[in-house]
Amino acid sequence: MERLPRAFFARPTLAVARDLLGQRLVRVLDGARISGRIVEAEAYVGEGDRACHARSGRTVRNAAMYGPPGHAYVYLIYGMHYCLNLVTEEEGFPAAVLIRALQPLEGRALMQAHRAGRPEREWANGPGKLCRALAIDRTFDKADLCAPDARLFVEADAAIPDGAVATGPRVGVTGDDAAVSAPWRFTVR
DNA sequence: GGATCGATCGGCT
DNA sequence: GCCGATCGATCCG
Repeated sequence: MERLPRAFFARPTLAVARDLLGQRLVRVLDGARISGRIVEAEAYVGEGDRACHARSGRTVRNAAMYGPPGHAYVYLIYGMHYCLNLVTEEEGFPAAVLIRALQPLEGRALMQAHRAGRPEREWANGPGKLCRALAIDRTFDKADLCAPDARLFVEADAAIPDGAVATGPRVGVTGDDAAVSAPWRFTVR
């Protein structure tokens, strides 16, 4: 399968988030592939987006979002979970897609081991869970998904027809202004 | 320098 | 359904 090129990420974030559905997120760990189909993603777009980590400008933590597209932005949340984002749009404009859920494909034994005895449907059905399942941590922050030797990247897989895509407000985002409650969450039905 | 709290998860009631 | 874990970036004084 073909790896998604940087040009795929260098587009409007909403389009990237929607088009990531059905694609395959691949983690190479000690030569083995662990992968899953992306089935849920959310867009975070620019300093004007009240829910975006870049809402207060550039900081050490969110620097990756200001970098070139096709890189990872990984951060620690609640002191114990990592969340994986894929940086979009042109360099200098802070935007990214949060990967919220995967359907397990390859490397299932490794995923299961990383998820300690939990049932398969709970291996990667949340942003913190999928990072554990794929062994993604802070060291992947700013990693280039388009580098030839990348250990984390996205491969073109199944295209999801519009009829199978659902949208809604982003999870865990509070506030009543229209921009914050915009339907920037994309899921596969 | 210190208090606050988050794009979450899992265990317990 | 609710709540505690756990920590570092951010913000305020």
